[in-house]
Amino acid sequence: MNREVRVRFAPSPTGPLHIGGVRTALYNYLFARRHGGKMILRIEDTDSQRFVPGAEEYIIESLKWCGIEIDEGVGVGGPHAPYRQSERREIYLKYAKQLIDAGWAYYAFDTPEELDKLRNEAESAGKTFAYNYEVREKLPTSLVLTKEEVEERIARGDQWVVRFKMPENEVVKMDDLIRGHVEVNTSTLDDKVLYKSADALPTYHLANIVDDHLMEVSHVIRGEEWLPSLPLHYLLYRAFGWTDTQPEFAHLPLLLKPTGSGKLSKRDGDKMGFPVFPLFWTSPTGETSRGYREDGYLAEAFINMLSLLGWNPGTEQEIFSMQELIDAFSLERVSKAGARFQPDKAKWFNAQYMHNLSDEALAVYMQPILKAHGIEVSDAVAGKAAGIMKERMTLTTDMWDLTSFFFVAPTEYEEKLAKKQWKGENPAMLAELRGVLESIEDFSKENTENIVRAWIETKGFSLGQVMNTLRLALVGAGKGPGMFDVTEFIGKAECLKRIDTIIATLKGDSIN
RNA sequence: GGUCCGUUCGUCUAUCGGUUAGGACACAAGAUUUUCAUUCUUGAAAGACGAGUUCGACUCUCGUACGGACUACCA
Repeated sequence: MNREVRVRFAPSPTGPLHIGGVRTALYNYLFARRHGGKMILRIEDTDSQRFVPGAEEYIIESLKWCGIEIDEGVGVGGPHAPYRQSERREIYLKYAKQLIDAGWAYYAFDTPEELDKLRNEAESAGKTFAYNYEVREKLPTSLVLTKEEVEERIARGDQWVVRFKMPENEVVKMDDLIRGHVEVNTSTLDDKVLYKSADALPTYHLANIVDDHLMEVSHVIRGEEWLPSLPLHYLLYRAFGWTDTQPEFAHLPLLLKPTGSGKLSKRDGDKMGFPVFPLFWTSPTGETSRGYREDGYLAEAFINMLSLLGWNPGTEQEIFSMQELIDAFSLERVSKAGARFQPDKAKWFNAQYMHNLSDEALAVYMQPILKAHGIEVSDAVAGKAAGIMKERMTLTTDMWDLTSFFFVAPTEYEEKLAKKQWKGENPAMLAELRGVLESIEDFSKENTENIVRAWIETKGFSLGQVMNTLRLALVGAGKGPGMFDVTEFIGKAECLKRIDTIIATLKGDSIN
């Protein structure tokens, strides 16, 4: 069967999008683009209890930042609109009833409280309660009540749910694009709720199958946590008579904690100092979570890093643009085992991308930082400063520390360096160097360097002695690029001024 | 507990029966250097365990152990 590739990313707006979710979205997107298909964004807000205001907007902004484009869905519309399940609520009841009529589902009238009680009883008896073939005919369901009783209960406003009538002792044979063939006996499964009258909404299982069918989804690429419900989903397709257009499934390995056991959570990030969300987030209760974007990561690096967590191209290439990822991606090369998230590697990827940025691109990140420090310069100047220092950058948040001396004269001198350099003949030497610098017409990096080096040679100073003393004067600390990058950038007047300042501040004498 | 999935250096991974088991991050040493970095070179570092199939197994099968997910009127 050769049909159009249509995939969907279907998050639930219960909070900020976790990086595991971003990776799922990414793989869906790569797969869609690789096969010339469509990427759908569907919002699965069928749990009115857990709905969080702002989460949907957050998801959309996150995908946009990541460069994951949506072809169809919430925010962009499309032929199967609406794409928000809460706006499709009237669709689902019809399908639930269709299943009941066909004998694949039934009404159940027990309350959540009654079920909790049954669970507790079973637990204290050392057993696990399962709502399945063994108990469904002992409970108030349409399987045992008469048609009149059922209608009467519904009419008088009793709460009810529709449950799937899981067949007994049947082996469901499934195929997963990543995991291969999987078989499960239905007797180990329970009768899942498909629809709840309390809020007139379907549960995930029903909504998911109905919408994937209606939206003509060809491939379901989702997290491994869904593998246990795959048999139910297979059975639902069969119950609806949709097996011929049933999508193919691919269950992605989970993202695990950097250390210890379990899947990656927000707590891990807080504890170990890395974000687990793409963007900064403030919950309605005021709780905040850091994000990759605000922590100084480039979207391209973030995506590159995520792409390789659970997938690899089979070559030794590690740096990939989005287009290269699209060209190289295949589900066959997704690994089966969960991948531990590695914060260090995320930083390494970001550093690689920072090192390769042009001055123009750097200026884009640099300007807001400069403005925040009250500095107004052209993009060219901002880009040049960042460009000189980019080899040392890991995150965009490093930029100010690395370049501030280009824009601001030192107000104090690092003690360790001052102690080491501001002694002996150095203060006098610097005063003499000031004269040399003052006499230079062409203050370009190369020319200044030639002249100063020649002077050093004739005077018999050591290069380190002169340069480090000059560094103390111009930068104030043991950091920065080559000194002639600094002299050229800040210019002659500023150089002389900073030398005058240090001589006036630390006095012309040595301080040891 | 039950069901399902998984298991190669500390971590991410390559290997699709025959390799000195390769790469990357992190780590260590060295080189370069006017500071700090960058960069380069080198090093240490792995097939969970036990059976079987086979001339030959990291690779196939089974078992064990360990890890994970699921087990809601949540997704």
